[in-house]
Formats: sequence, C-alpha cells, structure tokens
Amino acid sequence: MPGYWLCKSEPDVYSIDDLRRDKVTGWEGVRNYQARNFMRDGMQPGDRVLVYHSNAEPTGVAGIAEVAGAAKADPTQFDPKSEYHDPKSTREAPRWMMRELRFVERFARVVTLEELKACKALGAMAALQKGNRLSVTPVTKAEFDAVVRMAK
DNA sequence: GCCAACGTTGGC
DNA sequence: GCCAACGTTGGC
Repeated sequence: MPGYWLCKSEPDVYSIDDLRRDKVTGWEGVRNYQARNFMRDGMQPGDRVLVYHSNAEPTGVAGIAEVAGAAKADPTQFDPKSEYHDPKSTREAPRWMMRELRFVERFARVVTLEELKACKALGAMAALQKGNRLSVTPVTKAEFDAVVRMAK
C-alpha cells in the first residue's frame, strides 16, 4: 500500500508545469531535518505526492507526483555555487537527502489553500496546521483522496 | 513588505 | 543544556 505526502514548492522556482515538462526531477534543496527524515526514511517508491504551490497566486495543490527511486544525497549540498551549499556536509556522511519525483498529473485547476482549510476532511492534515512550515509532510489516504476529489 | 511561527546557532 | 539572537518560511 502506497504512502502519501505533500511537498511544497514555490512555482517561481519549480512548478507542476516544470515537472510535467521534465517528467522526473530530483527534489533538491530540502534543508530541514524533519522534512529530510520524511524524504529519507518515510518515502517509498510509488508513494503519491501532492505538489503544493507556496508563495503563489493562488497557493494550493496543483497536481500529483510519485516517488520514483531511493533516497540519494542531494548534490547541491556539495556545490559551493549553489544557494543550498552546506560546507559542513561531506560526501562520506551527506547531511541532506533528496528523492526523484515523477510527474503524474496536473490538476485542471489549483485546489486553493482556502478550499483546503474549508474542507472538514482535511482538518487534521499536517500541512494545514497552524505554524507548519515543513516543506515535506505526510498525508493520509483519506486526505489525499479528498484533495483529488476537490480537483475534479 | 510585514509579521507570526518556528528552526538553528553559538555563547555561556 | 539553556536561551537569546538570528534566519527562514509562507500567508497575507
């Protein structure tokens, strides 16, 4: 049985349209330990991912991706030119991990944050809790299905 | 641009 | 180990 997740991205940086074009992308740049642990330890190939657009107009869930492979070291942590460079990380013991995500679906319309908040079935969804800033959060099957239903 | 909320860092 | 200072996220 697959797991379910929500991953945030600023569409100015990387959007569901970019993922549709690329088909598969390395989900780089996660620099929070809890989010990293979800990516590294929680995600399994085949898990479904709600792709969420933050700092956008509108903000909300824009489509679906799936986890495409094993956790790997995020290469940007070793790149001095990258804004995600981490001089304290080593190749022997990489601090930050990433996953490849494969495009599955772009919703015909964004399910907006306002709609998500108004949906009773999503009252406990981690990404919607007050103060939550994690870019990767777990989602239940019921929550995932509810969001997909709202997109139709 | 503001600001609430939270995470990280580093001095002690 | 505490906690103040600072940085980041992300909605508005």
